Amino acid sequence: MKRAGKAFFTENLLIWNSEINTRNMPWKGEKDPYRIWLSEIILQQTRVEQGWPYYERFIKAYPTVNHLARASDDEVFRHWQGLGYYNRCRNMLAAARTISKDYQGQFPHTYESILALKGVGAYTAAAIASFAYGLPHAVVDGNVYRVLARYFGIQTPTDTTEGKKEFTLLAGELLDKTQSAAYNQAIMDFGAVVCKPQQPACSSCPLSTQCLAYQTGRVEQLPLKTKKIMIRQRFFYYIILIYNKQVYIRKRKEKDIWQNLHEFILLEQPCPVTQAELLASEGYRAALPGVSFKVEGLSAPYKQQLTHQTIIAQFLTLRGKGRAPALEGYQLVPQSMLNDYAFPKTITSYLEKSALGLTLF
DNA sequence: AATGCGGGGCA
DNA sequence: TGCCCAGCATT
Repeated sequence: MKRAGKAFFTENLLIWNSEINTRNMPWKGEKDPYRIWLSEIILQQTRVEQGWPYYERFIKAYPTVNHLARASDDEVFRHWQGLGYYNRCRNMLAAARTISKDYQGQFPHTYESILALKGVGAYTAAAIASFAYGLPHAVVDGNVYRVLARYFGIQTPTDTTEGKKEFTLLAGELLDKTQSAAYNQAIMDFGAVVCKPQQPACSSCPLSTQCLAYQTGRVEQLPLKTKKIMIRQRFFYYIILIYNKQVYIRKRKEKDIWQNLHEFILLEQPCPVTQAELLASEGYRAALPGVSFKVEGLSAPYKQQLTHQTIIAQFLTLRGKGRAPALEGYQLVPQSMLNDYAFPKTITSYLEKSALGLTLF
């Protein structure tokens, strides 16, 4: 691929990194592949500021990959609670156990063997390979797409097969193979600090004289993306059925959002319904056949915006009468034990706001 | 090639 | 509100 200014780009990016870049993060300069891997998993599609405290907590709770591999699923999910994209947590655990068993706790040393780990894709494998072992693999993440699309004026959408191929090839050509760790760290820091998504610091950018987007007034338009996602609305009605300071919960197993997190008795409806309609619904009769109770109240709607759907949740508190029935798929747990289970943000928000554990029991 | 998967921060 | 974030797995 013939493009102007490649040598200028790499040279001046590295100068910026050594002379101007002051960005600091707990995992920066880290050589322990376990710690690098952990940070990269946490940071997938996640802002540094959001992932930072999670990283600190995970390192403290699990100092080595063997500690993590030995931990129970539920305990690790509790540490992950609130971070989102929960399959990352499941894959992370699977990878930790692979490393602990198949590799005797020694992190794999080649790009291909790192890439084979669960939850590790091209980006994460390149990051670990370069940061931990100095291997010559260029990272391609959201920062890299943005920096390269602007500097080289590339109009190929980044969310296409062609785009991924084109940007990956270019990134590999730009990499300084004698210092791949420094180069990879530099381009991501540069994208985060200078060539930001909004309000990039072009006036102080050392690459602006050769930046095609800057020179042609297209900085705000690049990089390009094609797909626009359809956002679906879902209406969740959670029944909080209480018997003597105990409440029914279950772990979400189905292939859907919040897999492996816990929830109360869920009645999902295709459209908004009133309390009376809910109690007369078919879903209610199926979930709670013949249960006798007193209605405590229906909460206000809790709205949560996910990437592909909007969850509108309401919580209906019922105080059961008589003996607590066994409900298929649900377990009855004391209110005081709720902190031992991982819940989605919508539910923890409700629990905090309603002070369920303080007043209702 | 297209889709699904969280949660938070920002203009 | 819409966009983006140290992406990946699945279909």
